[in-house]
Amino acid sequence: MPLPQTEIPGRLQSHFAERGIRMTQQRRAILSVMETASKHLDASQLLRKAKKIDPSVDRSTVYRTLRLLKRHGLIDELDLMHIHGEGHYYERKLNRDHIHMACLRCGKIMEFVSDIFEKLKGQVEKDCRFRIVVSRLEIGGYCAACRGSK
Amino acid sequence: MPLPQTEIPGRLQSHFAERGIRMTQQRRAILSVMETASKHLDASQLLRKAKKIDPSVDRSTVYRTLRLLKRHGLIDELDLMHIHGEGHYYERKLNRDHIHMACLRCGKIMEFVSDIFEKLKGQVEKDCRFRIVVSRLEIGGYCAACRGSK
DNA sequence: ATTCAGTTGCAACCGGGTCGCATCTAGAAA
DNA sequence: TTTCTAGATGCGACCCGGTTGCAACTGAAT
Repeated sequence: MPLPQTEIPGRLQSHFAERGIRMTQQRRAILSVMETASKHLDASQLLRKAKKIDPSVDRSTVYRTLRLLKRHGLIDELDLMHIHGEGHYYERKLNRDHIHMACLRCGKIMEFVSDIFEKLKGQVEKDCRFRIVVSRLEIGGYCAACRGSK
Repeated sequence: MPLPQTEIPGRLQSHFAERGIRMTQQRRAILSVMETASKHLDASQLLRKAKKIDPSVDRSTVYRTLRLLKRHGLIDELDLMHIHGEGHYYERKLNRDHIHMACLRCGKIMEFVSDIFEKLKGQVEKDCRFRIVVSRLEIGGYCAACRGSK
C-alpha cells in the first residue's frame, strides 16, 4: 500500500515568490501550517493553528488564502465523504494524485496511490478529449478492521 | 464514449415499497421528479419541480427525503467540482458507476463509464482490504470544444 | 522615504442544510 | 369501515461554512 511522498518543506512559500504573489505576515502563518500539517485540515482547524503563530489572522483571511491556493493549484479540496459534517478539507497537492478512502464505521481516512488511477485518467484524456486539471476520487466503505465486526 | 443505461421508471417507488418505507403524497412527488429528471438536480431545483406536482412540499421534506434516499443507497451525491456554487447535486444510482467531468470553462458536465474504473475499484478492495460502499470520481478540466479556444 | 495596489480585520451577510415541535396521515389492526 | 399511532410533515428558528463591502493598513517597488 504505497504512500505519496511529501514535497520539500517551504515549497508553498517559494511558489508564491516565483509567481510574484505578495507575502504577508498572515499568509506566512497560514502557509506554514499547511506545510507542516500532517493531513486534512478544515478551515476552522487551519484558523486555530494559524492564530497560534499570528493571532491577528482572521477567518476571512484563511478563506481568501485557501481560495488563492486553490486557484493556483497548490492545494486539493476534499469532502472526505462528509463523514464529519458538510465542510471541506484541504491538503497540499503532492507529486502524485492519490485516492481517499473513508471508513463509514470508524471514520479513518486512508490514502492510496495506484497506477491504474493514472491509467484511468489517461483514458479519460484520450477517449473524451478532455484536458484534466484536477481530479478527485473519494471512496466510502468499510476498512479491513471494521469489515469483520460489521 | 459509452453512457450509463437508465433503470426502469418507477423503480425508486418500488424500492420504498420493498423496504417497507411509508409512501406519502410528498415523497411520491419528490421521487417522481428524481426519476424523470434528466440529470443532476440540486435541492432547490428539486423543491421547485416537486412543488409543481404537490405544492405542499416543503424544503425540509426535500432534504429529509434526500437523506433517506442517500441512507438507502438509492441516489448519489455529487459536487460537480463546485462549478455552480457550494451545494450538492443528486442523481439516481444507476446500474453502473460513472465518472463526472466538469468543464471549467463552459460548465458542461459529462459522464463516462470505464472498465478501468471498475478495475481500479477492484484493486482498492483487494489491495487495501476495503469494502467499497460508495465511490465518487469527479474531474475538472477543459472539454474538447474549450481546449482549442483556451 | 514615498507610494499605492493589494491585503487585512471586522461585521454583516448569504445560502445550504438541520431541528424542535405541534399537527397530520398512511396504513396496520380490529 | 373505523380506529389508532408511529412516523412524516410544515413551519420557523437556527446553525455553520463561506463570502463580501469597506475603511484602515502594509509589502515591496521605486
